[in-house]
Amino acid sequence: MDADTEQTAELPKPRPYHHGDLANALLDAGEVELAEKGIEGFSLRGVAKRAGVSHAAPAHHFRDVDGLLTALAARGFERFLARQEMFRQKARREPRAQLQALGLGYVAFAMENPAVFRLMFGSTRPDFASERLGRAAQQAFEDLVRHVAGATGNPNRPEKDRDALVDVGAVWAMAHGLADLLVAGRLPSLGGLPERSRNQAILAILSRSLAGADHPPA
Amino acid sequence: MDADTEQTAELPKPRPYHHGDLANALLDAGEVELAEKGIEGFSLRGVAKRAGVSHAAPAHHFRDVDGLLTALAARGFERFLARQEMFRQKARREPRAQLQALGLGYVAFAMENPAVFRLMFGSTRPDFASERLGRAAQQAFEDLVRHVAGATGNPNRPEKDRDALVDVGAVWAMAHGLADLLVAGRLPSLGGLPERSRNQAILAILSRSLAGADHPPA
DNA sequence: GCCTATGTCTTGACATTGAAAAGATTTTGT
DNA sequence: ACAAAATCTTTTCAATGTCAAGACATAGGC
Repeated sequence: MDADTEQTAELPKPRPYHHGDLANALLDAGEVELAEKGIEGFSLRGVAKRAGVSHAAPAHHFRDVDGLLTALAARGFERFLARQEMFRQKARREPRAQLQALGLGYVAFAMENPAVFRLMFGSTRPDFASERLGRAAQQAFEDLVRHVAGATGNPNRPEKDRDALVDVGAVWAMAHGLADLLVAGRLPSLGGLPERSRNQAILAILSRSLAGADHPPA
Repeated sequence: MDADTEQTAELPKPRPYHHGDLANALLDAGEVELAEKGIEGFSLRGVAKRAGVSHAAPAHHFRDVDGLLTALAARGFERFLARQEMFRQKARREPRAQLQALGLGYVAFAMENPAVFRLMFGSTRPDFASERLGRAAQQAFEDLVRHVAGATGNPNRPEKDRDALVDVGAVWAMAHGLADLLVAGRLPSLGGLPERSRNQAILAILSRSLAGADHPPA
């Protein structure tokens, strides 16, 4: 018939012995597993089964479970950065609007990817000393520092300047706390709002993190 | 001699077949296990071993691991409330100072009990429908709502009033975000500060969560 | 074009863990 | 004193993460 080999005619995926790109397939499967079972129920064997390989296959690409979780967290931070970038592009180029967009992206990403968000910020398992994860997480922090500096006009780094530390800490804490509480379902009267009015409320909350930000700049 | 039974003189703990108060002993052991291994490494058998009982004993007092974790989270919330109460008693009775104390207690508790804090706010395993946990968590929320209302002068509930929702959300998000980031070690330039200046910075950050709070009331 | 070396994946095994079942021991209620 | 219930132990089982050994496939040297 139309089969190129004699016996694999009806099998949808004869799956050659070598998968081709198992590493990425495992990451995809891992995201699904994470979304369905959460971090607590995450199982390496489950991921392998989803990817259609044996339970020991992942070890050749990621050392162990924590290795896979580290890679998943890295991917998470990369998507996190991209999502924030999207929000920034839709916003006005004025510094304060850019910072608000960063915060909105922070919260939106968390609500869209609750399990990954918890892996990124609420778990001790990912190894932040890892190349890829460390770099992505660092860049997210640098983005934040830069946009806070732009909005406040204070160019100093938070490690050196007390005011900058308070600014960065306040902006980050507000966005992160809001995201974490929403993901945990601890603010149902906010999380249950229709998207439009919810975003309004989120913006109103976020804008409190900057001193004097309640008075719009013009 | 002084032994009330004939054979138990030299044995430090002959441990009668019935422990007496195993439930609380397991909670104590569970807190140690939690502090040492974290949620991710928490093991029911480990707790049983710490308490000196067989690995199946806990099941008679707490259904399963999640049952024990639920009880630990409940205990956590009760200590959380007590810690906040301590901070409030040391503060001025003026509403805004009381709210600040609540926030300081929030952050202090988190830093003093990182693993329990993560169990309380960052895990899906505790069952908040449980009597004891649900009540304690609810009371923490009510305390927050009440003190925010006192500080803003708006007596409406956040479920009904948009302004109240923004106020409660902002105050909670700021305290929670700060606590969570500090526990995760994500703000080393703040967490590494000596206690005195650290608390100053924390207060400066927390006070941004209320509109117009940067201008001290007198 | 073979043929080894390396990388990729599978199978099998083992230790650890949570949970269930059944038995042993103690306390409680009558 | 006796039965019932509560407490705890031992045994067993399934699921999981990890390791070791082997099967298979691809690549590079000759």
